[in-house]
Amino acid sequence: MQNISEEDYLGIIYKHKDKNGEVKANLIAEKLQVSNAAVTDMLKKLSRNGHIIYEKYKGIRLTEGGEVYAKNMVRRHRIWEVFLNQIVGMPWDKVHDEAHRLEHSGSDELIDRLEEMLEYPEYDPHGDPIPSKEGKVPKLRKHVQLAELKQGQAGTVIRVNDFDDQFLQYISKIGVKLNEPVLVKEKRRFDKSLQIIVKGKPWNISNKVAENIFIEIKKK
Amino acid sequence: MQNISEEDYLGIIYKHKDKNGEVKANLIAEKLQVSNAAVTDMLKKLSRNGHIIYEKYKGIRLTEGGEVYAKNMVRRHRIWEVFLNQIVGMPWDKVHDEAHRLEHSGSDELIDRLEEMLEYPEYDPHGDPIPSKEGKVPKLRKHVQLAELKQGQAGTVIRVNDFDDQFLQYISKIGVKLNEPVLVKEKRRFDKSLQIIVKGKPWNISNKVAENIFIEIKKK
DNA sequence: CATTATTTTTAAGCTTACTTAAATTTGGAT
DNA sequence: ATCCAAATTTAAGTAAGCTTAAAAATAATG
Ligand SMILES: [Mn+2]
Ligand SMILES: [Mn+2]
Ligand SMILES: [Mn+2]
Ligand SMILES: [Mn+2]
Repeated sequence: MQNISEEDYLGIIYKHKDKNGEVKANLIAEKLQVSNAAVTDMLKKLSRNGHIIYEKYKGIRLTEGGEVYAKNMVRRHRIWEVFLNQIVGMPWDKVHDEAHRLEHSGSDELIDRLEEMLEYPEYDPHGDPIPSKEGKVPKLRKHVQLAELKQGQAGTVIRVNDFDDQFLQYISKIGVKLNEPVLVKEKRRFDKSLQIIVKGKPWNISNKVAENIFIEIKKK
Repeated sequence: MQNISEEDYLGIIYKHKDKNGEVKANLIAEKLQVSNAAVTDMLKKLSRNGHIIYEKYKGIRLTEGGEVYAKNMVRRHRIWEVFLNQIVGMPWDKVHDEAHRLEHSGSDELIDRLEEMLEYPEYDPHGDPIPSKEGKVPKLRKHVQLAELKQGQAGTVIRVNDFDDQFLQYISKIGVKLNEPVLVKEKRRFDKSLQIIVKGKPWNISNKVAENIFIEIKKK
């Protein structure tokens, strides 16, 4: 079995499906850094072996079997991340890339043993939910992008996007981490940048950064 | 980097070089379960990129750089094995296959951290030495194949070949493990099979099995 | 609704790592 | 020295997963 590419495609499809369970080919190409032509080829293959439902020019959706497979890949990835962070002591801005390589190698039995060692974590180091062996996905608390908060609003970081280590390193430096309280002190109209307060200190961040940090709003 | 095949070839060459540091193509083909033609192709590639010295019809040997690379692969493999056995609790007949997949994925930093967690083990679960980060290889104590022991001789198991899980499972069942004392009670000329005593119990084993168990002879 | 712009697919071609079959070289055994 | 068998290489071809360039379909805009 040398399904590394297939598995990456399936994982991406799972993670980026919309409310209708559909993904556009374009997005896959971008996320995997390959050409659109490569995506079309792989979609045909995934369709042939029953992992996705694919019709020319239509949106892509996972079959039941494909969903199971893809969800398991996400599970593998996130359990590796927790292991690397918790047991190995690797910082959260490094675990994603490392896990992305390991996710294709270990057996399911190994993953299960790691999960047991970690006492069945529900979330990975970036706040993403970890599907259980049975396929149950822990619910995420209600949340919004930090970029959507109004001036004066406050909340707690409950998830961050994990796909760019530069980004993670940057927000770590300014003190943003899971469960950290954040207050929006100022919001500027012209570039949508904001000033936030973390651990009592003020920081200016771009809208792009704020779009990748997710907040549970503090009701007062 | 997607050097999985290259890395496997280099690892095999390193592990099977003779006293002159040479390996025959045939052996590589057998160990990797590929055709001789495939081996020739890869040897050319490894020669091109400076990992081996290769001349048509001559024995294969690692360059200095190739040796470093190959030794590191063996290191990665064996550290994974110890980790899986010690930390994850996986039996010694399962760790080789699992490690063989993981060895290509993790970063060197991860390997170093695992090594630290394991307190710098010198040997893997089958008694094979683990090269250090600096490339030093722990010495193996003087040993012989169990098959070479004469009737009445006794000794201690210090290494077993790890490439066949059926074999490992079998010898586990009869109580053979690292540091276990063994006595040759009887040796039969016609098929070279032997009767051995392990933990007070007698067992009949084939010559083939005895060839893959290595013994430090007890001097009396 | 006609015309761009964007997305997606086709077509042709490349690289890696394999395969089988045939040719060549080598190392023994007589 | 000759012959044979085993080891190795060459030749030709395949499958996976990419690429770029061009064509076709769909979506967005005036
Ligand atoms: Mn991740
Ligand atoms: Mn991956
Ligand atoms: Mn091994
Ligand atoms: Mn390997």
